Amino acid sequence: MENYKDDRCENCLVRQLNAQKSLNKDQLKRISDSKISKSIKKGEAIFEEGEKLNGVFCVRNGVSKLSKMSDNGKDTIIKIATRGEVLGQRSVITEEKTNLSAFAVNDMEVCFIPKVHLLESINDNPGFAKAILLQMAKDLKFADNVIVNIAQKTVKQRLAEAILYLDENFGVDANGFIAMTLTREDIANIVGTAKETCIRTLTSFKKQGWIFTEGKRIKIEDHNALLKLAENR
Amino acid sequence: MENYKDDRCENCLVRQLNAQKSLNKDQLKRISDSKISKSIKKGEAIFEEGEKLNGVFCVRNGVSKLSKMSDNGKDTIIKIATRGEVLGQRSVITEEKTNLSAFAVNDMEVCFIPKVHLLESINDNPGFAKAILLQMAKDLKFADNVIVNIAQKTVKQRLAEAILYLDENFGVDANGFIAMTLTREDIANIVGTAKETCIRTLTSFKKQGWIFTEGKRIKIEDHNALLKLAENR
DNA sequence: TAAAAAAGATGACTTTAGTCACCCTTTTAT
DNA sequence: ATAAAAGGGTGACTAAAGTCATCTTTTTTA
Repeated sequence: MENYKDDRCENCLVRQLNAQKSLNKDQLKRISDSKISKSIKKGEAIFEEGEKLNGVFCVRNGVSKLSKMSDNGKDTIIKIATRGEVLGQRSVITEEKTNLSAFAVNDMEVCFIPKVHLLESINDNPGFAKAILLQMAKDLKFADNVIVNIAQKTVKQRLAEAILYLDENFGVDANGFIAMTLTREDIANIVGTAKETCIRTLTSFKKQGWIFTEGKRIKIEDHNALLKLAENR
Repeated sequence: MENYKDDRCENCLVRQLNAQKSLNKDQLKRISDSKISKSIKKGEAIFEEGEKLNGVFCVRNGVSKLSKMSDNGKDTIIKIATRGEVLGQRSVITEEKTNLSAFAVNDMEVCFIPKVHLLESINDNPGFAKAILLQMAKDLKFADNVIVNIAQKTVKQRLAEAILYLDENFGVDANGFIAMTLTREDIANIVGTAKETCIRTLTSFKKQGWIFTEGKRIKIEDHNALLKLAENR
């Protein structure tokens, strides 16, 4: 895990802070100087559940999964974070230990931003505080909807929903495959089911002609059918 | 549903605003004057999913459930709110339609606080913004944990957890019964299971001597056994 | 580049929880 | 006070999803 400084961060919290226009040159320079870029290899943790964080991580490149492991070895993925998203915000703000672990799904680059900057900006800068508040509100709404979905829908429906979600949020490559490729196990952990059930359900979607797969990659063939399944019953 | 003004609100957002000490007499008076107390009868809605709110509701008395109904008639309870808790915060802040419905579990009294006051205070008052942020962060952590629980635990475990939660958060009456009495259906909707499964599981807890019931009311007899079940497997 | 490890796939079986039907008890409204 | 409605409880059955075992394919690493 190599550490190096880098001032050119295009999708960073610093950008957000800057956009609020309430930072003077000096403040901005201080933040930029204290920012540390880190490389994280696939499978490695950015932080693990129960850690106390001294700052937040901003994803520059790659994909991270925020998840929680239970005693019996089951892992549940709460969120997939990509470029521009901030990890560890919640626990830094509440000054608690992290509730979730963040693992790199593939090789990543993240910026570490010491918590002082975040906390100071929240206190000094109402616009920034509101931006964080809106982000958190959005996460909360999303989380509430996940709860309702897990409680009310079948694995089939949730998987259809997950595929549509990945498609919407990460787009498709030149061949029409969803640009976010995850292992079947990770998909199962998003849906909240067993790997085998996930695979079997994907197979059934394939047989119905709703999706096409090639290795890990998934292409949606019948968007409408998936949508209908996800929403109705 | 009777409306009347009432200046004596002990557990109110206004109190929180006041505690931040950044409101002048005039502001405080304006808020107090625009505050409206409403009585809501058992079973009635404070607001329903998809409504646009002009303000938030602060619970003065009684119990409210925040839930979402699916097309197939299944209802999932996301949160139980009591005295002092604020309803509708998230959607007022994001200026979106509500994502959940709020129903009165028993007769309630709530204060309505027009959204201007909330939004103004967030902008003008960093301390208040931070207080809301912390509340939202807490809700988010709770929601994440609910997701993990539904995804990883059995109905038995989740029910044990729900009973412990009610016990911890609402305490017990003179006879040791949990002070929060809900219908079996509501409990099932918190746990995310069917009413029958909920009843059957409660019966099995009774047979093991872990709980005792009398009508709706539940008394914990073996706290440790419930805890062990909820946490292990 | 070959061996090992990880991931994908499928069958057989088990467990868990949901559904339907029904009856009894408590609460609510007239 | 009584009928109606809502809620509690149970049995029988079904459907959904989890588990275990095994094999193949892909990816990783030495």
